[in-house]
Amino acid sequence: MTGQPRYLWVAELLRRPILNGEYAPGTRLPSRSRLARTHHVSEQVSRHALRLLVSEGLVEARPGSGYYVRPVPQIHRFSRTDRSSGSGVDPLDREDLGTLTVRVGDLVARRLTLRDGDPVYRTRCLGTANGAPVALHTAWEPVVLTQGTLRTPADADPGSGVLDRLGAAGVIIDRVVEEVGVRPLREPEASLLKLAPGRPALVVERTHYNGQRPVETSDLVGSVEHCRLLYRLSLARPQRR
Amino acid sequence: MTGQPRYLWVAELLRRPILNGEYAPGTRLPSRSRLARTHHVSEQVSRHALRLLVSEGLVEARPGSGYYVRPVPQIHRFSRTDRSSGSGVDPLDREDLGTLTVRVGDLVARRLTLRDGDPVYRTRCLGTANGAPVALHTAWEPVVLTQGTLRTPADADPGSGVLDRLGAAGVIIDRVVEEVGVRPLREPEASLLKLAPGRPALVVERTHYNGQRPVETSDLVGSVEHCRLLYRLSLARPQRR
DNA sequence: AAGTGGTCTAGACCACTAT
DNA sequence: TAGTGGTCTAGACCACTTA
Repeated sequence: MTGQPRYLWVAELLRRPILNGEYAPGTRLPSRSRLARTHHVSEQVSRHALRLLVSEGLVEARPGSGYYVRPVPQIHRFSRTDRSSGSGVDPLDREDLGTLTVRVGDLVARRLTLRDGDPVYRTRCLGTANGAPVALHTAWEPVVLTQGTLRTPADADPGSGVLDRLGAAGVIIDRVVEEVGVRPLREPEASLLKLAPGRPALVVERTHYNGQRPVETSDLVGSVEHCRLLYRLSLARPQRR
Repeated sequence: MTGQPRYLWVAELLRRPILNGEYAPGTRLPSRSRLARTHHVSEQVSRHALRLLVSEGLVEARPGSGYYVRPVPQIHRFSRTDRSSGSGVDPLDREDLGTLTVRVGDLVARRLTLRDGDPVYRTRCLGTANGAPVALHTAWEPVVLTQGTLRTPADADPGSGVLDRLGAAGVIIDRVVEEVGVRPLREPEASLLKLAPGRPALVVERTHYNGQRPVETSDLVGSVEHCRLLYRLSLARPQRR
């Protein structure tokens, strides 16, 4: 009872039955004042414990109502294989946010081996499920690639994939590199996804290549709770040695 | 000034210069009491703001000393391609934690299409950099696959990959499926990685297949700050339609 | 009207670090 | 020894939900 802070002790008392499935999702937890009374701690301690569980994603706070065991979130799997590469938000409903011509920033410039400030098309698209935003796809593509054709991101059918669109423009995509990580949400993303800035998000930085030349790059930003990535790889070559 | 809670306002005052690079990594921030005085808020508010920045990974608290802008963490990239599949912690130093024979739990049983309670080898391995743990790899493999041979995970050289080891035992791995997500750390993992339980971690659930038969599955659990996954896929087939 | 979560104040003690 | 972060107490007001 000594080394352990009390709010961790209270949190563990609640965490155990939640993880064991003894509290069904949707169950209302004791209120912070009731928790404080029954466990003989101050209200700040019970509050701290509950906020911890909220930050862990186990519990949801409904102001004015109570703390509830979170329903198991619906998980959306973004499928990747070595033979397809569609739009960024495949299993979801898409809400297209349009295409702009912008000057490329230095981070994206590096990914496309462009000069800082070169013009690119930036295309945004929101993946939603039951009307709720789940993932945000932002793609950048050099203007010079398709300028003057009807295959620019702005002109083409927004539902068509990059591979088809650029393929029709004579640019064959034969390689894709995806870098997966987690980072806090920044501002334009957070409000589009209706999440708080600073919350962690799963991020896929994907770059399509024609040989050694990068021709399109995009960020897929998805809420950590709802998004998973599924990579199906065939190990074609038999093992040597 | 009205709708916005004050601790968010204080946090934003500090977050901006950190993200803009105006505070160099390692810079000490004003202490919580100094922050409270200079911004005319209570100490709880400055504390709340600082804890928020800590939870976002921007700031590090050193008890007794102060709050410091976090040094940019060294990032380790776990490389995946469609022609290789080594041990789980490739770019790191490995610390082998041994192999046990255990009865499989239901989650892993499902991944290996075993019955709940069937015997499996469980092999653990810690990936470290500069002595600090970065990622934990836990692999499960049905005992029946290699029983009686010298190709069990317990007998073989721990440095050898699954593909080579099982290949030598006559089991050809030709497919791998990886599911990537983020979830809170659970207990045995958290202490091995020297992180707090409940903190989010990047998780790769990888399953190796021989045709339709899963022959080995593993979890790669890495700290969100230090780990990234790099998938290099070649889109061999030209596009049709 | 009562209860709830979100926020806030004004204190306090401890173990630790820095000097 | 002074300052620091971590934890804790005992209050309080507000907007909101619930009944």
